[in-house]
Amino acid sequence: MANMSEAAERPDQDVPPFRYTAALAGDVERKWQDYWEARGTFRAPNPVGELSDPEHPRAGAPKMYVHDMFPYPSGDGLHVGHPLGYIGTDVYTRFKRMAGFNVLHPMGFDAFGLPAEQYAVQTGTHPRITTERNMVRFWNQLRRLGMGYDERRRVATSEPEFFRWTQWIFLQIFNSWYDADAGKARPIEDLIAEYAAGTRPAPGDKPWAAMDGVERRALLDEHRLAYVSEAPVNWCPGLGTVLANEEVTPDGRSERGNFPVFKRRLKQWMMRITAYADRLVDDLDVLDWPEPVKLMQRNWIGRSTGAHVDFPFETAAGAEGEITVFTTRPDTLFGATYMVVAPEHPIVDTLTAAHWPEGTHAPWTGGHETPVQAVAEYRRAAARKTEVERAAEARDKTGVFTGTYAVNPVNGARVPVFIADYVLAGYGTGAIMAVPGQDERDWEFAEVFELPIIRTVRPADGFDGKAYTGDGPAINSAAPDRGLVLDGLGVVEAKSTIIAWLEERGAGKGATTYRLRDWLFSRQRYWGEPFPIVYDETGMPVALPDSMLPVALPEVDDFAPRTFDPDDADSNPETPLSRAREWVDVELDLGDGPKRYVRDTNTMPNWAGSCWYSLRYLDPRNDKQAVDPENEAYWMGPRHEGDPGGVDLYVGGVEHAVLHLLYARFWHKILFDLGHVSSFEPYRRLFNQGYIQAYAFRDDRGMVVPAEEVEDRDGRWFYEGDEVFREYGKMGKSLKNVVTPDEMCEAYGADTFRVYEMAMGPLDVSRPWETRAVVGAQRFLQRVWRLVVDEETGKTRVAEAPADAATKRLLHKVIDGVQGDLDELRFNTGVAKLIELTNGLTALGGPPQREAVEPLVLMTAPFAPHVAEELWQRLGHTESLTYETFPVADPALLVAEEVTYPVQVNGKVRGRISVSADAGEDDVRAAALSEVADALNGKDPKKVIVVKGRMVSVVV
RNA sequence: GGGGUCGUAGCCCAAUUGGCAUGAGGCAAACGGCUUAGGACCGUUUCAGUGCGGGUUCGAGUCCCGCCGACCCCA
Repeated sequence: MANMSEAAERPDQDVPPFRYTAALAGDVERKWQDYWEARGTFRAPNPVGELSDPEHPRAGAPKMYVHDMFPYPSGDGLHVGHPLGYIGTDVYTRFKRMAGFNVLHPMGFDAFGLPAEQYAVQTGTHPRITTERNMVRFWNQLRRLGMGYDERRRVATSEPEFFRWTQWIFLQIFNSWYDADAGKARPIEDLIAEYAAGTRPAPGDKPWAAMDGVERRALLDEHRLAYVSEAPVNWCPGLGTVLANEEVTPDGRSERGNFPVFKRRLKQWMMRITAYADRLVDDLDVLDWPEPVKLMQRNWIGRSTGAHVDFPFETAAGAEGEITVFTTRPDTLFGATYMVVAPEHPIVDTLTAAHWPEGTHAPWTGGHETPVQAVAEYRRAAARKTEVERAAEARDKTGVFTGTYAVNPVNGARVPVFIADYVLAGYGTGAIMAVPGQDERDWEFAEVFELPIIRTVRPADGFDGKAYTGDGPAINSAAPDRGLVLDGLGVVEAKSTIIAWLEERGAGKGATTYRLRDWLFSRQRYWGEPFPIVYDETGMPVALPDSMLPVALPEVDDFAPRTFDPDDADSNPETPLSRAREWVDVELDLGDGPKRYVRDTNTMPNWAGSCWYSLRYLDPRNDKQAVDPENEAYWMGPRHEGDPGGVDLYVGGVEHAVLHLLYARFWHKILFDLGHVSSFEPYRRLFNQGYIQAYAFRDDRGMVVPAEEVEDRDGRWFYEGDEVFREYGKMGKSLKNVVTPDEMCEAYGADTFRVYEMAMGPLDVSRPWETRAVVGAQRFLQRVWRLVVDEETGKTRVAEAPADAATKRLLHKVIDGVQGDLDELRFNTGVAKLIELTNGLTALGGPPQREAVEPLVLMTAPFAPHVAEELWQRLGHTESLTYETFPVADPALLVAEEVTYPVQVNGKVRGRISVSADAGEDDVRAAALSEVADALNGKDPKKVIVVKGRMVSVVV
């Protein structure tokens, strides 16, 4: 303690007056931030509209569109982990600007969201107030880091000017249908026209012409890409809202709040993303994305090919029908020894017999007197579990027999039909044929219920497991009297043979299914986009015309949806908007004269705005269109045939690998189909930045102690004298390990902070934060500063004489390397090379040559823009270096005069030779052999390998 | 359980994609210089043979196989 106060009392009296300290860095940084803002330095010109500017130095230049995943402006502000990607894109775009591109680098806010609403519920403060306050704070934090954003393009999804177009896009989707023949979305008017003209017959018995208005609307509503559905959804009483599948955890609880989630049939908005499943899978191939992300999307969509097969049945009561199943293994049909239908399947009522058939196996009954009782009891139990619980508990096989048998179409065998909760109503057809011989879950079920098991694929030699899922020749799979023999065929051949047979017999059909479901698009919340939809007396949705957009949120007293006992599965959603009665009940003239309507009281999910914000950045002030097509074509349009177009570089965390990126691709494709955009993918190139995490410390009671005050003593840690224990995790209040960029700017300066974050490792790798290592970045900038500025006098010290040959060589090697590193986002190695050059110039002693130090300053600029601008100015330049040309390496100086070859004998380095760079291979070989003559010991080399410019390898 | 990513000095990371680990760079540590002193100065030094075991190759941190460990996605 004594030392600390002593240090505090003694100012840095001997620090030279013009040293690059945190205080000086702060002055420089404020100066240049003001300069950039006053001049609009980072504004990028559009081809047309309000933001066009033919005078701009980059107008008409090749374009480069880069942005980060925009943040939700939380009340906690930024910690040092957040800006990692932001700094990365800022470095990259500053470099690209210097390399001659017209660079668009915007930033905005994903401003609708739950925290502001929850805060509003607690305090009564309107979410808009909190959100705006937080956005100002975020923006100031980003400004302090020197981000080169085009500030005119800052958007927030919660602003009416923005969500007016979110609503417009919703209406585009609502007013479209997917034409499966054309493979694309088309306006609903086209469908109406085709029905009216009779070129497309209306499905069902009734012709279009015979339908009344309500029937026609009902038919059209079934085809819209956004539709209201009464489907099983995830109802979370504790939150008072429904949730998307993705927002439910594996143990069947809400991701937010950890409340139980129940399957309920409720009326909700859905988006027909399944119509795009194939294109969403196929187009991944043309994207420059990390493979793991592509794989996650493929798995999420889960395309599988197989067949639908119909199993006819007749119940004891005389009802006849068919149970349709989907299977990826139609080749195993001969091994289908029983069937399972999901407990909720509507056909269960028909299938359930009044009495157990003669001789029913006791375990099948569940101990009940009748199938009716058994089924009712089983259904009750299943309804209490979530879908995810059911899948998770599926290892304990349960189920009951319905009392009905179906007929296997390939061999006429009678197969018992069960209900069991390992089959989910929403998956496939909600019914399966069970093939225990080739399916593990079916095998387990068959063991529990003592059902027959027939192998129809011969297992590989040495296989001693139960179900065999591998490839092999078909066995026990022949019905010659029916013209079907699969025996001996491999899985693939057997599949195509049986599908052909099924189709010919009308007993089934080849089919492709998807794991992907339609997207549940409504939430019972306040702080989100209202739907531009009203309902008339029919209860059917009516789109509002463009002229009535935006539909603004009503002012309400209570922002919370009504919540319920978290376990009350029978409760019903009651939305915050539904309580604003005067807003909900409106009189509008929608073309039929003034009529009463009821507004939709849901709001859109948080993903809506982020589905298309990349487009709005392009034309943020356009009040006629979401984006002018000309601006979209310039910034995002395809560059050649087959090119998807899209943002040139999109940087964000891998946690958005599926949801956000899948939804955004889906919306973008709809807009493409409808002709609103020229790109068919939103993000041409995706990059996942890593996370910066931090150590946290707990004492022996398990209490978290402030990480900042922990002392490191030889690998053990102490807090107030007591040993504490280290763990590693996200930065956050609860772990008391938050470090903010503001603290770093205060203690070191923004440039130092930027350089440190870029230098500490590759952008895509997660790493621990270490404040004490930041000083290394500061020392580097201090040395660069000292090269140009005399620390005692503040005068610029630079020599005009030419640099010596070695310095030139080093300089151009570094230029070449840094250029490549920046192009490939290898910022860590780029910084290392700049440090190498700086150390080289420092070691020369006296003032550095201008021809060496100016390129150094320019190359440092993307990383540390403020200090670079300051040095550039002190070197005598009057303009910002933002649009200076990035240094270009002289190829002549990249070629070494001499090359040193290591010489290996049998893989071990035995000597080195130095030859001129243009020496021929024979000369190198001769020199190498004489160098290692001793090691060869007179033996003749069996083989000599000369790798030009690399090494020589001798084999004896 | 299935799929994926990754293991290099005390720590963060390089290694031209199969070609020299006398490690590019940084932190920490130690020593020296300047200094009354200190270090956010200058310089020097110490520290690994690449998680483990096989294989392919003239040559493996890099490719293949099997383990161990960490993280992510899906169950």
